[in-house]
Amino acid sequence: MYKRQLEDLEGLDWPAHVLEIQRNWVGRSEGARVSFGVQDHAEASIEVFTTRPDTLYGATYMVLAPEHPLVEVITTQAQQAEVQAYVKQTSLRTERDRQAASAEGLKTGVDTGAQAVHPLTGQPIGVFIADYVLMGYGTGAIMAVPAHDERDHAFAKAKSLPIVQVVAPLRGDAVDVQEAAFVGLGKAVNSPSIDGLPTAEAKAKMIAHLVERDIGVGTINYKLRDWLFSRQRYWGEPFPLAYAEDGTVSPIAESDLPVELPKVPDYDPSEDGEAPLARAEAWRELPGGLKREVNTMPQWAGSCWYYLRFADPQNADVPWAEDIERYWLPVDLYVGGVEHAATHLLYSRFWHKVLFDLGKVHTREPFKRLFNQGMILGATFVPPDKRRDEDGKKVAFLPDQVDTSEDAQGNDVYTVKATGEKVEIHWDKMSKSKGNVVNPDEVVAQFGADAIRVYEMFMGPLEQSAPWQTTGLAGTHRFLQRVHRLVWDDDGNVRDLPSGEGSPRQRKLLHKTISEVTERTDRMGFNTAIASMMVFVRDVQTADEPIGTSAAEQFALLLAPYAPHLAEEIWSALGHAETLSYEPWPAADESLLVDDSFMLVLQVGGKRRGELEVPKSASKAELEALARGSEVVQKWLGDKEPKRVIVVPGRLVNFVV
RNA sequence: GCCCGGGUGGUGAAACCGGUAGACACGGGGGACUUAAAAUCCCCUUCCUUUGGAGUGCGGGUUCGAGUCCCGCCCCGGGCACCA
Repeated sequence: MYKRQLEDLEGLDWPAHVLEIQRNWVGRSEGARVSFGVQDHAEASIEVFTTRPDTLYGATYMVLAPEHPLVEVITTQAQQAEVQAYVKQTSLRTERDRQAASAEGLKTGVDTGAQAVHPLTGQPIGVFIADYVLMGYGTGAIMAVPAHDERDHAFAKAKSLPIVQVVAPLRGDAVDVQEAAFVGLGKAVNSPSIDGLPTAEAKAKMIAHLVERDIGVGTINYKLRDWLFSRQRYWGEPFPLAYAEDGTVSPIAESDLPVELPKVPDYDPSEDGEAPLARAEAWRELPGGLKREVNTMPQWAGSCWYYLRFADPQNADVPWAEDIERYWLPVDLYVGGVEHAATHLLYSRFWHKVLFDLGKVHTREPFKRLFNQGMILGATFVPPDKRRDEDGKKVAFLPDQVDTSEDAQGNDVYTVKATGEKVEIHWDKMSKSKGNVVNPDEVVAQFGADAIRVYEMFMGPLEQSAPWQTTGLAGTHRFLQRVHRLVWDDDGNVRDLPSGEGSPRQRKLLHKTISEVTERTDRMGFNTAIASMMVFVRDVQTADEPIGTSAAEQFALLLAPYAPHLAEEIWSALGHAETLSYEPWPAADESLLVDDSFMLVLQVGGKRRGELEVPKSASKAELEALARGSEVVQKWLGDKEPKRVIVVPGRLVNFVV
């Protein structure tokens, strides 16, 4: 499953960095598993995972995670107390604590007193426990090679353990592994069976050797991020589970499903700290002394498969019908934020694969194409010294506390109204705690839902984060008002518009606009699609030729995805009783898209010196002749003969001098 | 530390396959209309020492021609991180 989780990423049309994040999380690593015996415990063996089997001869001690089951078994009498204390201490520290301390290179741990047996040399080596080894990864135990691993090196230094070099650089100076670990690739040394081999070959030969002697095996290790599937809050699907007095768990009978959320007096945790559902006491009690589980599922319980239910939302018998799944799935385009790259998207893919194996869905992957839209950023203003207040919070001001002006160079300058202090503008993800949020309800009330929608699409490429600027919104609002005035007069009456697509000039522009908006919408270049509509509107309005009815209809259809309310209003004003939603998308008349002339750029010596309107049908030779004859070229070329002439039809002529 | 993005006017940005850098907007300046204002409309708006020159983070390179391609840096944003 892990393997497929990784391999199936290949065929997906997803942003590269999301694929990268997923690969990180699946965390494939190649290496070997090796068994170490333990002295005086013939029954026990310590399994380790290593990506560097070639360094096996350099293993001078071993480390178990404090939670490792063998810790109890092998710890010697003399070390019992110390080991137990350490295990207890780590269990009390939070994950965050453990990682923060380690980030500073601090390595703690204690000796179990036990001796492991090196599988190749037969030498005894010490066994420690330390919290830098994680129970959740690999086997929860490592062979420590302090000469070639920084973490092991730090630990060995702290505990004065031997450091033995088994890899040397291929070229360059010798390294001193007593000083610092050498983690790079090189050639094996001090390793009888593989001496002199470069790392890659040394690994392969060592694995073969381990297999032969039956003490290890080559393996590939994966991990899947552990995501807690239980929450102590009200809003979430209840688990269909019940507990008996003795703690045994049983499922709720299928006939009693689904388990619905009960009414509770309030949504806070119960007095004795149990989840909110514990407050629904009557609901909790079941016949036979059984008690319901009161934790609920997390949000992602639903997000892992909601796209399937969305295909068949009214079905009361099954989650989704097979033929409907076959018709709608997989999801063609999934627009969502990058914040879901590691968790939601990893787990919904995982569930989908389980469903695929069960034959419940017909594709291996749920989302064919993924698109990450950017965030809208909000402004805060910070003093240049980035000072903090008494509570240690960064000092920041909000837009309404700040004046904007321009300096002599035209750069924006921000000053705090109350104090006159100069501050710098800072764009961040909008968040309540920062206070840099914009309330969409207020914006909608002032400018309308269409204006905010168009503005958000106009701000820049969809995948890019962009700063929220209310003045920019006013601009799109003005655009929509201009559109409105094409169809209604100042008194709010629908204009008496001529039929058809307007003058030949207007008609040509209309079809150019249809073509551009279609192409740009298609490749999600929404900001440029809007720009193209702006050009159309400005031109029609400036030319003072009223827009033709048919042109207005087609324009309304183009506008509909961007400003649906206004588009429907126009559609209705033009005499349609039904919504435009079921109308076909307008088609551009290709014959109107071609011009019979174009502006030829004239270059001399690679520099643009002028332009010339020329017929589109002109041949290369004709273009050169036309360019050569032009005044600008005459002037810049003088009596020199160009070394070469580059003619790019439809674009330019360049005289190389 | 490793891995991804990204640096273009005062601001958000555009530029398809290497072919007019700055479309479309915001802001600013000027004008028209108005008793006046708002609204609306029009013009100008990269910079400079202007017969012209420079310019897409910096330094090189390839090319007739580079925002776009190549090499080396700098800066910003994001992700991951005792993963053995």
